[in-house]
Amino acid sequence: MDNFQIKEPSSDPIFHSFDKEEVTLFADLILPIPVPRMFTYRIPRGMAEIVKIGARVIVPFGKRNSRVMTAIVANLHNSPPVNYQARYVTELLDEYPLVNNSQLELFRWMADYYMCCIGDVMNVALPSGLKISSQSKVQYNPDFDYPELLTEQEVLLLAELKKQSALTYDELARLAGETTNIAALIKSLVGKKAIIVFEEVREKYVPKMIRKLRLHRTYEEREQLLMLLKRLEKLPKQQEVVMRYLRHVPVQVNPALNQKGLDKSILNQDDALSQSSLQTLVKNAVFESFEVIQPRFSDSNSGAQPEIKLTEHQQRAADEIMAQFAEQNTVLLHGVTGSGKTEVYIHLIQQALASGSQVLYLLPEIALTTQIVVRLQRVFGDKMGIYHSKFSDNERVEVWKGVVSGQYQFVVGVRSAVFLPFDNLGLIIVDEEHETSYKQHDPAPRYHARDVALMIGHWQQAKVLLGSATPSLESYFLAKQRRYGLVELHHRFGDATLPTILLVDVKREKRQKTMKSEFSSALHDALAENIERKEQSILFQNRRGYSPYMQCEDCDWTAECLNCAVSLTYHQRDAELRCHYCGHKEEVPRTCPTCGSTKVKTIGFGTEKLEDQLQIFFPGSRVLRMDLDTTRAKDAYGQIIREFERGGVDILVGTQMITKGLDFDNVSLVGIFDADRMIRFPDFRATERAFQMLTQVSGRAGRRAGRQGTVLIQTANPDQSILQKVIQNDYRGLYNEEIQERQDFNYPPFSRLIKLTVRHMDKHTSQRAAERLAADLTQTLGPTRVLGPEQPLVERIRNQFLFDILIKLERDKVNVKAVKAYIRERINDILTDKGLRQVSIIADVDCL
DNA sequence: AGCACGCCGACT
DNA sequence: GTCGGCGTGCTC
Repeated sequence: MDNFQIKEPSSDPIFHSFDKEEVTLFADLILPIPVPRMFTYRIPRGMAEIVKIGARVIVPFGKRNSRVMTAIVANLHNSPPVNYQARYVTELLDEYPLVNNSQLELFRWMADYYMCCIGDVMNVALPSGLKISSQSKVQYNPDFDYPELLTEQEVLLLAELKKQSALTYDELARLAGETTNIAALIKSLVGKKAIIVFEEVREKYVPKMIRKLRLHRTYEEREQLLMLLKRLEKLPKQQEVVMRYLRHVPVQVNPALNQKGLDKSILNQDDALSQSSLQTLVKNAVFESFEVIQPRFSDSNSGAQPEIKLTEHQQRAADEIMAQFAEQNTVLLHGVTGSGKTEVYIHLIQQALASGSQVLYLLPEIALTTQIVVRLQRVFGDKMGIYHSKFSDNERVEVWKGVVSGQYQFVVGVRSAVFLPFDNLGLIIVDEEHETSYKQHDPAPRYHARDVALMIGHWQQAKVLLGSATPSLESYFLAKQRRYGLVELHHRFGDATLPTILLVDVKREKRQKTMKSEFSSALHDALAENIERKEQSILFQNRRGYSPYMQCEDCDWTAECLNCAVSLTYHQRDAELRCHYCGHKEEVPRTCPTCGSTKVKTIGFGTEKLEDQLQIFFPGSRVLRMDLDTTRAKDAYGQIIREFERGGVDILVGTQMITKGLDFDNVSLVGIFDADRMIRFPDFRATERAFQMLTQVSGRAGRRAGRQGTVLIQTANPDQSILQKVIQNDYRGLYNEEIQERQDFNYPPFSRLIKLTVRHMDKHTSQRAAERLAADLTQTLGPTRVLGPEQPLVERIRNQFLFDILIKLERDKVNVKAVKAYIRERINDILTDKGLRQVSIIADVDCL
């Protein structure tokens, strides 16, 4: 026995290789759960040879064998864990890594930088079609023979179960009726050995297959083909089918085309006769039938069009960008609205693709469903993948696989597209770089796609182009510091001019009693004229619903959410009050719930009210509303856009949704309501945001040469300097003013921010935890770096009381990594404190 | 995140 | 007496 104790890992290379087969292989796995560590599993013998880092595996997890999960192999090694017995990996899902090294590096960096778990990253990174689902199922036990033990209900249920091969918990619950406790019922049946519970694992992804036909290889040769046609002269129907094929696929001209084949439906058209002829031809091996995966976006044309022509200004911008890329990895393209940045992008994308590298084009969510994609598709056809949240999971999986296979060298996508398995990116474009929707807000990881793109660019040595008409102060600052290149495009496309922006003093109009409800006479008249001229108008009010408050005139009662510290918004169309934070709905009270008065009035206005009033002021005009409530359905957004483009609409009313990248020819008037609310918002970024929003909406007007657009901004305070900056399109002026303020108060880009949010059902527990955390952090970081705790604007959401602590770290002065580690420890202290149980603490790094 | 285990209130 | 409520802790 002792003689065989040579299985110890040895440093002797000869020994090692000799021993190789005897050593067990272990894998550190990323599991899709919010636990801050990886899990070590044992790889079964047969799998050891083929398993690779980045592949997916299926593992049992938790007590019993009840849970089954998909995990990613992050590391392979031979050291068995010391404190526990590792369990075996059940199954290997990928022969080749699904997640490449570059992505694994990204996952690790993200978990670290954004202070979350790597499982959280995996969860958002992989489309759920790639995460196998385990579903508990129950089955009738064929060996069961004690029916006398069963209750009446169980007998009925079991009879039902005998008919099916298997049922899930949910299906069984439905059969049993809502009043039964299904878990208890199953437990009882299992106890009586009447049923078997088992786990079923299935790949959710099902590629859509399409049946195609092609001529047999033999007939790619001219001689053979002629002979075939001759042979078929006596069989006119079959000959007709072959001829039809040849019309679509010119085999003689380009034999290679034959291999791609032709859709079966094109060949057998509608007549039953050609169908039978076709069958005969397939049987006689003239045609061969095969299946390919049908890409879900097949309405595109396949041939890429030749290069697009750039205007002189665009060409110069493109040249300048290329020149700066020679020295810089990142360039900021600052181009006014309507300057044709897209054409510049297309030009650069074509160049990058031609050099053989991959390209990623990021866009904010809402801008993507529409116009830009259509334009890009016209140029890039089906070489371009689209990654968007409105697409189904199957479609996302296809894009993922298309990137791996090389089918998609170019992907246009939203935030989450940064997770796609690129390995050779040459260019990343982040369009509308200032957009806050690039920052993921709710589930961890709370990442900023622009910043992630910069990291990926760094790792893959890809150039990153940031584009915006109103760059974020952060990016412009870095450009001015020469850390980024900077290229400016000041001319609108086709010599269109920027619109004239006018301020309307609503205070004065109210005094003079010329307001028509929310509309100033100036805006009202301009709208009337515009309708008369058959030109289109856009109205912007960044608030959905009919009115944000409902209040009693007699006792000042206002409708508030039960779960959140906010007022309920009145929605007229559905005749209900809604909470915009938790979704809670209520009926509209006819009388005041506290004093019984009937004078319950709405206060303030949202898009729905504007839409309503437009119908009254301009009967016969065609009005559409575009906000979260009207665009919930799948293609609702596209439908509204197309209807507006077609000219079927005079006025489009919308929330910030309408500010993003829409490009309409015939819009000559833009009206903006309630600009003051944006400007006064209590946040250090309010001015920057307001400027961006006002400039972006204004940019929707007068996009074609020869027609200058008009923008009317309704404000109670026309003297505010930010409004002057918007009128003069003075981005630099705004930048200079703002950056000074940021420096004075040490806000970004001069510091980095981490926001810690403490949540608990009980206000005092929440507050106590927050106060202790702040005190702990202050001790080491100092009072200037730790702000708060304070209650956020909405202090309670979904019955959780919130307290925010803001940590400000000077850029380039503080070891951010060490500070984050320290914060983690302090958070852990709180979470393990018995007196502060059930508290949850969320870290938001680079919060907006 | 789930899920089991465990310790206290309202019911056959 | 039990059923079942949810607080607590663990998962390789």
